[in-house]
Amino acid sequence: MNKRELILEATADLIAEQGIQNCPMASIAKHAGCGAGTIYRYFETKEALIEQLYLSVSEDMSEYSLQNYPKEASVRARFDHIWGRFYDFLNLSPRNICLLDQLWASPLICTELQQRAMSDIHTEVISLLENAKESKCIKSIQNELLLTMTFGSLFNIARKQQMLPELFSEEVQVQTLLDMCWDAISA
Amino acid sequence: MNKRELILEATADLIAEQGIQNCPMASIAKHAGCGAGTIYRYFETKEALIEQLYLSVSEDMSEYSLQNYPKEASVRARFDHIWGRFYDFLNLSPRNICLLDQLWASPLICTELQQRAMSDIHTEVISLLENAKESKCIKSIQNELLLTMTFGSLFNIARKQQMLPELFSEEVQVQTLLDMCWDAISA
DNA sequence: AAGTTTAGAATGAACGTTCATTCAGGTAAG
DNA sequence: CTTACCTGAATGAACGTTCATTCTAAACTT
Repeated sequence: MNKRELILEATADLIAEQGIQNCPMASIAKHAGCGAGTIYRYFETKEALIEQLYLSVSEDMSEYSLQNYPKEASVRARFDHIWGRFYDFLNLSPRNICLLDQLWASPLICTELQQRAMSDIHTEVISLLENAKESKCIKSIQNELLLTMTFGSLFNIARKQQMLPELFSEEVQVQTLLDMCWDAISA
Repeated sequence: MNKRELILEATADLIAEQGIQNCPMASIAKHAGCGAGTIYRYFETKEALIEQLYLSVSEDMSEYSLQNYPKEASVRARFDHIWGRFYDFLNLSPRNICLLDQLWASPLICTELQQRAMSDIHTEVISLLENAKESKCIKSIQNELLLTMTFGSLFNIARKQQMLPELFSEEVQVQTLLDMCWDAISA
């Protein structure tokens, strides 16, 4: 792995473990196995480093969620696919949720950056929601609200599940969680 | 207003406006109209100040949400009441959502403190959910998940509504939002 | 050897906290 | 009533620490 990747990985681990305001450049350097000054050969500033990290994670997430996407399937099947793969991505590593939590809460990640980062999956989901509204199978409400109730909730669920694993016995089926999100927007 | 209150108010305003990591004690003192050292007559450390602020806001929120609570009404009526008043509280001042966002994202506010702060409303809502599950009008799922899908979503909606006010024309009825949350957990 | 990359010490700014000092109001003495 | 004294709240300059960033000399590459 090249040095740039190593630095991004180290930053991701540290932010997820210690929080974004508790990861000094010196620690990142140590975890990446390089000197503090070296980071500045690859990233202009700490802020730029974190932005790049966010873009990188967002890209992974977007790509993962859209893998094998059944573009021609029914609305519900497509919804289930994206929802399920998004859910899987968050649970791939306990790092993902913590990291995204930190990044989204940070003032460094502005709205403009968020839109740019996830544009692929965003346009796909918007198109899905529009289709669904046309066929009257979901409520006719602004997309932003539908997103909040489905993928916003998905993220909240995954976070809670990670924070309180003892509360979730293995009998909790992913399908149940998915159904709750669908029922919220279902017509 | 006494000095302690003034300091808490100034801290709340600053955190909501600038973010929790962008409000040095010097600014708080300036906004509260006192010297930096004075704050330490009322609060042991900055951390303690923020904890007290969190407790104070939580108490307000809890009290506001339970005002005129119809303890004997139907499950749905009680749910609507708490949900509606919680929603109103968040919209009382644009400060509330920003402030709570910052406080919840901060590592200073641990889980234990969160539980303690909102115990009044928490026990009331849990009892409501248990009632609802007994009468089979909502899904039989862990309370934590039900909370996430209802009040977690409520908070997300209020936040989005505040961040993107232009997206929400006046035709968006509160009842529609409430219905989405209820539908998510409805049996 | 010339150029490039690296490590980590040095730098300086920002910030939480402390503390010697000031000040206002109250109380006692004359 | 006047003056002297006392108390404790308030102040803000100074301190020590932390941290992003820069600098320099050494190591490595070609």
